[in-house]
Amino acid sequence: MTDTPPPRTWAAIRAEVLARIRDRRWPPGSMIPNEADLAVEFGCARATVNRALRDLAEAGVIDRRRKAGTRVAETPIRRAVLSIPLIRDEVAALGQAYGYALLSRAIATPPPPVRAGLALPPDTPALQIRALHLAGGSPFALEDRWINPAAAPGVLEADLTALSANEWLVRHAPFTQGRLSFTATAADTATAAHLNCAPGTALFRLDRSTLDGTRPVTLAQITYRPGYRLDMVI
Amino acid sequence: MTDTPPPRTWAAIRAEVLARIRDRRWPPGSMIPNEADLAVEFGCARATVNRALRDLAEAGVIDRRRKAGTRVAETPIRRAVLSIPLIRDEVAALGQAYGYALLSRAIATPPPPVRAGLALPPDTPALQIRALHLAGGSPFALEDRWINPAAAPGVLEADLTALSANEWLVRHAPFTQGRLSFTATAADTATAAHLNCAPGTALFRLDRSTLDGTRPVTLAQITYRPGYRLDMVI
DNA sequence: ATCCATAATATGTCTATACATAATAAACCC
DNA sequence: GGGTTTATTATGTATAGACATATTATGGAT
Repeated sequence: MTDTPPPRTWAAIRAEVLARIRDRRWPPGSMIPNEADLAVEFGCARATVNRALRDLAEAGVIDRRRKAGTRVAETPIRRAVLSIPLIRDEVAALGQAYGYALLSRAIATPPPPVRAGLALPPDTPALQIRALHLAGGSPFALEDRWINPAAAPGVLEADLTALSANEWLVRHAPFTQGRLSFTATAADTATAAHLNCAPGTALFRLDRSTLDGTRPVTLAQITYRPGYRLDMVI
Repeated sequence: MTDTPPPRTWAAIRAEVLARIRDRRWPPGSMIPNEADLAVEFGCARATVNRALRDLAEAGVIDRRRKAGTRVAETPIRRAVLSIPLIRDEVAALGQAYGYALLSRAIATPPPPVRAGLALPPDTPALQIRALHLAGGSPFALEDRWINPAAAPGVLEADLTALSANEWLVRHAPFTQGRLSFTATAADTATAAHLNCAPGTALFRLDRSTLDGTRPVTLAQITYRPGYRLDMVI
């Protein structure tokens, strides 16, 4: 049984630092040595230590401040990453055939909350899309979406019967920021009918808004079928 | 109107590359110039370009492969990052007073699904905690947790009447990985009573499992009060 | 003692160079 | 032609050195 070689790569250094945090040699809230000292200890350049510590800081494991130094976070794990797939890919990952049906398409004046969310002037029409996503022929998610035509040029001419509005937007309308909001809601009668469940069933809902700079592009409300789970890894 | 100075910092280069992707100069799926060429164009070192592009790759905006080069992602969907606060901090962020009440504490043989989740041998007792988190005196979230005592030494002696089990574990039991799962569920009668709502109400639920290496530490089920929203930023 | 300018310090970034690694393209052999 | 080895290439990483920046500590003036 040979000794493992001393850590030299930034990933090895990150692993070593993480190990010291996890086994409480460097307990939560404590300071850790500065980059220069660690570089000497590990026999590497300071930039390599910096790379490792920066990565841990992004993960929320440590807090770093200039001059003040680096300390172990009080709550060592704080961030989970969710990669948001297209519903098509989500269904494919379940091993089921994906289907899509456009339920309705209308140009209408949105209700006040949507109008506010899209930052539209009063009495400005927007595009409303209602669609159903299917998995193996069964309802998977119901989509209710409003699109700001000014922020998505070409969307009024787009054929959204075959390609979902989400996929069209992803490919044609750039966006810089977005907000996601998850809630649980009771199925109303219309939603229940589409998702093939009883009214009042508890459903998982995702509200998504995307912006291009400061201009809202679209507001989408995705209501998933009963029993849907959203999984994340820390 | 003066020209903006050429990008020199990695953040400025990242912004410039992102701008070219957004305005379709570099459309989805297309290759972008290699690092060396970009370094010449921007008048900086290759390492600086690398830093910018690595950041965009982490965000999912571009795909990079050695030798093959860098191309704009087909679906420039960025990953969403969820920072998971302690419920105490979550309530404090709402500007409300946090409260905590231990409902029950028992050492019992867990039901089969929990036993499987904790990877316990049959007929092995575990610690079960039920607790209520309060915001401004009203119920905020109901916690139902099982803890593997072997993975959390000292937990059997810990006083969990004042400090929540989650906070105790965060400070005393290291863990390396975790899984989160979000669902919508209908309130059963006991949950409804604790959360002060009607049975059947749609509630947002978080199931969390944490591991120390390969050894499960705890399984927690947090059921939030009606109307709870989980927000994330892309 | 309080306030303000200044020094000290740890992290943050940039540079130039070198080598490592993975993946493709080319050359080669049979 | 098919399959295998070899070269090429773009990204990935490491290095020493330098300067930038934010923040704290210090010292001086009032």
